[in-house]
Amino acid sequence: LTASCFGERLEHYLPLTGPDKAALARLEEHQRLYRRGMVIRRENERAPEFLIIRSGWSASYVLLQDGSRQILRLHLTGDLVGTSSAAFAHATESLMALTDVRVCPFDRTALRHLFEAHPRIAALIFVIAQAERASLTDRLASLGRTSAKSRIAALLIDTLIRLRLRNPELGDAFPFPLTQEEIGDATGLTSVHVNRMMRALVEDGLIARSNSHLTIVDERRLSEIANYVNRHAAIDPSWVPPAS
Amino acid sequence: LTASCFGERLEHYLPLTGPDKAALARLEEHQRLYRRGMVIRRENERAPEFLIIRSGWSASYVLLQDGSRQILRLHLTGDLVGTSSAAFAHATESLMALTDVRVCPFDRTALRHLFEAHPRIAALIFVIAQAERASLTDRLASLGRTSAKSRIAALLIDTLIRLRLRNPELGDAFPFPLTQEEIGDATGLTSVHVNRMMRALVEDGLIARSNSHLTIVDERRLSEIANYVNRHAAIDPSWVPPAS
DNA sequence: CGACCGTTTGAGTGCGGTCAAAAGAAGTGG
DNA sequence: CCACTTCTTTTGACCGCACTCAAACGGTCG
Repeated sequence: LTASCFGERLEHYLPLTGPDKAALARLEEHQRLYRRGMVIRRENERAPEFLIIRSGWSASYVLLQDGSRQILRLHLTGDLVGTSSAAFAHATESLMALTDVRVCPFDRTALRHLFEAHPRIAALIFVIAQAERASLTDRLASLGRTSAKSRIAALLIDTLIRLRLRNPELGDAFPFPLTQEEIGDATGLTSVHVNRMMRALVEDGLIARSNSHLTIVDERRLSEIANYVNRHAAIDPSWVPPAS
Repeated sequence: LTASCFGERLEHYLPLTGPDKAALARLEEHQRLYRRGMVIRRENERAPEFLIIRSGWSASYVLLQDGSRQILRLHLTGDLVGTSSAAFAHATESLMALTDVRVCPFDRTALRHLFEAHPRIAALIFVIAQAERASLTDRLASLGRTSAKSRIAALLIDTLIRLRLRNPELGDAFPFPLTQEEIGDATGLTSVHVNRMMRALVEDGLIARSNSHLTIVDERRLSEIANYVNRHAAIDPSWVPPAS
């Protein structure tokens, strides 16, 4: 029985019983590997599966008519991705590997089984999905109403906080595999302007960079200019059904 | 027993049985009224309830440090709003009435009951939530990667399509109660620029306006410049548990 | 009729985009 | 190990979309 990466994540919020854990472990029985740069899923392809990220970084994105790309979300270890498969038979967004990644796919019928036999897990998945939704709305406000510098700051801070969720000993430095082009696609900017703003953040003493690692030098000030709110700290799943 | 507005919506996708319908009707037992302009829910307030919009237009939004506002989503009749209450005890977004509205609140414990006793409904709510998520990502791409004119076009088209879901006889004209300031807050623009772009859309023969009604003159061309994809048409909830 | 709110219009500005080129980095194959 | 390609970062000059500020106009409701 493989240990469950996603189950571990859920247990951050609530304890799970044996049968629930076993059901979660079954979701990660199969594993696939993708090399950096590979497309894991393409928009409009049939996509009846959800994916659990077991390791590595990936990003979901859409391509527009004019060829430009919008990165919708960065996905890190333990994330559940492709949740739109719950509503659509064909993918609404593409998914690519930003580093080498291991993913565990599971079918929509497995989700049905969770709703039927493991309401506590189904409810927890709903909780996680709503937390993800809040992240999306934060990003919407970031793109709609803040400056280039703020948007980049928000991306960096949020990434650090999310990495810390899995790895509490993580200090202020972390590997950051995105190119400036990719940062631009995530923040709605051009790579040229991303470059200028990143250098400005360095000059302001807010961050530091070396090879592909990033250090958050002044987390408080960076959070301020990013308008950052740590949603993860406020998650409250107290309403979910008790362990069966 | 009040008829269920939300249940009606769910039946667009899948048939429901008596017990499921009864459970849904119970969600709309209580009703509150809000006048145009009133704040229904304020960010950071305790918010243990979900809301079903029974009639009228409302909008969820966040306010930023500098006083600017980002409208996250327009909510129409039959929408389930405040779903972030599933993950957070305090509201992550505010909600205001754009017209007079009637809303039916129900508690998080009611959701627990659905997950325990009505897995089909719980799963359908998950489906709807994922469809909403797709709408949010569409908006994210719209704000991040398209021009002012596109963003406004996307807002108008999407609104028309959503109104048609409830009212298939709706032609190309509909009441549109948003001020240009509000359109700007939804699209990440200033009201001044919204005005200029709306007039441009009129001049291009794409839309027409009179008092507070809006007519989509050339739906195809407007959809094109909006990069619009009709997600609602593609919803596929075939995986949800069968009626119990 | 006057107050208020929303729309419209104009003039000027600036943030972020575009285009282009050079300098580094990182693979890749001989 | 080096020559070569390719990708990424950096820099500069210029441009234009959308913002700002300001004022006039129009509708609506006391």
